[in-house]
Amino acid sequence: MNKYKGQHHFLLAVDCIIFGFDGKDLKLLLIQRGFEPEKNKWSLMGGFLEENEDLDQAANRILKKLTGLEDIYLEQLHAFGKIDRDPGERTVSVSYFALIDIERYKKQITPEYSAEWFLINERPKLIFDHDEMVTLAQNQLRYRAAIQPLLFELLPEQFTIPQLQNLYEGVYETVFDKRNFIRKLMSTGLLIKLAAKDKSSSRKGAFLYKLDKKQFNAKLHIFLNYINDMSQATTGEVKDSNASLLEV
Amino acid sequence: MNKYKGQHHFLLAVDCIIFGFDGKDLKLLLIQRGFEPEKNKWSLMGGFLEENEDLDQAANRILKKLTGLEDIYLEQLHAFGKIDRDPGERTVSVSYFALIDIERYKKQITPEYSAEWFLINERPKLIFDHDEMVTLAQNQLRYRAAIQPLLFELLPEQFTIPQLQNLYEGVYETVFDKRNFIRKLMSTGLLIKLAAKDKSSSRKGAFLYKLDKKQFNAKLHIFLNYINDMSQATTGEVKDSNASLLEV
DNA sequence: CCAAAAGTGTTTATACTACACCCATGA
DNA sequence: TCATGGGTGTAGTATAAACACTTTTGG
Repeated sequence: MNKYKGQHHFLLAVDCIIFGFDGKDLKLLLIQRGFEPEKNKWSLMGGFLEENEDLDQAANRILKKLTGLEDIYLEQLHAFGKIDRDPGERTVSVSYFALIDIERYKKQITPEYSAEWFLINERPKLIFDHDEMVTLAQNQLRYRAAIQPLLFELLPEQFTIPQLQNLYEGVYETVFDKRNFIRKLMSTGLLIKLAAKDKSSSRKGAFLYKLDKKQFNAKLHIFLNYINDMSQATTGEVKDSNASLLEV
Repeated sequence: MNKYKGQHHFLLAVDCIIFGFDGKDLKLLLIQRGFEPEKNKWSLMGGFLEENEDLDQAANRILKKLTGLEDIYLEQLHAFGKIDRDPGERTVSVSYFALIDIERYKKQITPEYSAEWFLINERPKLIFDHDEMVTLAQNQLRYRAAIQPLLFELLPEQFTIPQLQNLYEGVYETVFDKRNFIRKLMSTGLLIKLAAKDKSSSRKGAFLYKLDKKQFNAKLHIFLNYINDMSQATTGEVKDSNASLLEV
């Protein structure tokens, strides 16, 4: 069982970029690191891969340790392997991003890590290469959310259109025309309008919607246009009036 | 420099999915594994991460060992960490995909690995989880090529439109209308038509084109529509006549 | 002169964008 | 009654899709 003689072995870490949405803003869950080096500095939640688990299991274990929850959306992002990325010891880190509905999980987050939700653009500086991980995760989230209805993972079972729009606007750091937004969302056939209204954020109240799970699983629709807005959000450039194709 | 006591250390491998194009077909470069376990079986080119290099360096080193070349397009794909994926010893593998113009590099590929180019759908069964890696790389290539003009990495400096179309059709395993194809490609502003013709594949000859490097670097265009064809290629499903959005 | 591949335009349908006013409610 | 946020429709523009014939040239 040890046929590869003489090869160097490495520490392997798993770090989680945990995105959350509270109905208004897209946020990031950070912890204060409890051990040296960089003790008490803000950091992504992470941990070392153990001998008897695979990478996905490790990411789930780490997320559960912090949030107490098991069924969170998790997706592998990237392996970070720079030699000096961790001054404690050379460590290769495989990062994952997670999507959480903040309200639902509010109470379950363990106090022992001094975890806090931050607005992404107002987060403290993070240790090691964790800021790089967050930036990559943001891009990946925009990228994936343009192709799959991923962002529903950040919402409660029932949600309003304004909440959904807040979420998309937070992810792409832009604003959408609400008439065009709802038209596009409705055209996916993924949303079911409910009779009930949510009155927590306006006097009139906004109708609640839920996902059509069958549709969601069978045919995952794309929100292609938002890629365009995504590019504007990231680069700030204006679209070439001639070419319709995206400049990245 | 060793502050993380008591943690398990792992073997780390890097495996490369090497795509190539010869003007006609999209291919995959495979080797016959030279050591146990699974000696002489077909495999992706790979190697172990060394103590003094980061992941990207390792991927480049491994690629150079096989092809003799340094400036190949390489992109990290995914970390594979299943416990039993390598029966020799537990190994976490970080996979990369590479893009090569087969003609250009034909002679430089080292003979010592018994490397061979295979049509992707006619490749032999690969060891470990390498088939899974190839499938993922194919999807990622389709995905990325729909957003960035990535596939030019597979072509020589000068190429014809029919070659380019062959390439796209190979990647997406579909056929495109050549009038619509060239119109879209031209609208990106990335292509410069040359005076010369390539007569190697027809009597009439096809005009050669090259990339406008300035445009290529400044504003990388999207080929969004081909995402649609990509979905048809992978799922075989027919588009919903009502919704324009992509079903994945 | 003919086979084989290259090259070229138009029409129709669909999707996207921009844009402004009324509604319902609780305080 | 009024301030706040929720909800709705249309017209113009741009993009995508479908479609078939002519050109060139070496053998």
